[in-house]
Amino acid sequence: MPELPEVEAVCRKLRADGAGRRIVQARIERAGITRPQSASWIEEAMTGRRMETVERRGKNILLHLDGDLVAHIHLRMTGNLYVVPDVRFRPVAARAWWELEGGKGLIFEDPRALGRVHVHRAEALDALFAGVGVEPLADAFTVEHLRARAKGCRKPAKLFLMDQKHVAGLGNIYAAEALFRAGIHPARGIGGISAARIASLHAAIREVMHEAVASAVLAYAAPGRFAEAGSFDTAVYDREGGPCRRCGRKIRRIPQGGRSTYFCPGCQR
DNA sequence: TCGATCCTGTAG
DNA sequence: CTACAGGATCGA
Repeated sequence: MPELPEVEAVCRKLRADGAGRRIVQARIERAGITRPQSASWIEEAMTGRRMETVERRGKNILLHLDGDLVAHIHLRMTGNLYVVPDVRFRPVAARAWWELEGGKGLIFEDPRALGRVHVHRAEALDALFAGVGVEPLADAFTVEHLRARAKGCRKPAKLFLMDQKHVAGLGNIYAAEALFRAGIHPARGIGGISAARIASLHAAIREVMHEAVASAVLAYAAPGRFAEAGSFDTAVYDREGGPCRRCGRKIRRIPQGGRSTYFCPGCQR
């Protein structure tokens, strides 16, 4: 499910209907999601704590608890984190859940169970996230910053964008969409791209992220059959064989880093 | 830098 | 049945 925009939407929803409550009971249903930490230790550490604030760093969700503890949750491919009105009614794929004061439940739902739940001391956070790059929607993400990171880097453009240490939060969909808008072939080395094109890539990343956050927030606010109304309209992702909306040529799919990359061979060079 | 790995579900 | 899935990490 989640790249930065979806994780941002999840966080906003959590703040609206979950944060600020005390955790009465914590339960990890699938021990693997806490590795290498012990599931029972996490249950004990979180029980009785109050959730004070919800923070997002890239695709990482941080639940700041009292007692200087932080729950770190990563949704990976199929995770979701949300509040339900009654903790007794949980989905089958609830890999972890927390009973909140008043009877509501915080649910970590993840069919593939690839997501992660960890607990850290607050003072360990900066070291833990030292390798996470700049937020694409923050002021610190400038054209110069992107140029500096790209300079001398031989990675293919798409893999560069998906590497969380350069820019935090892009994933398979939005990296492909940003490259399409900037007219850059995903396999080109990022370091060999002109300064002018890096500037348009920067603009494209911000555009895509802004639009996607708006869509995701809408989709998460009004779930159900109206979720479609808030979904991001992709130009290339998952459109193999379809016509490019700009030049009409067929969208292609190539493997990169073990994933599928979609692009237009006419518009992206 | 590639491939395997972690997992389960779904589409073809 | 195989291929693939909005992620990240690890070892060869």
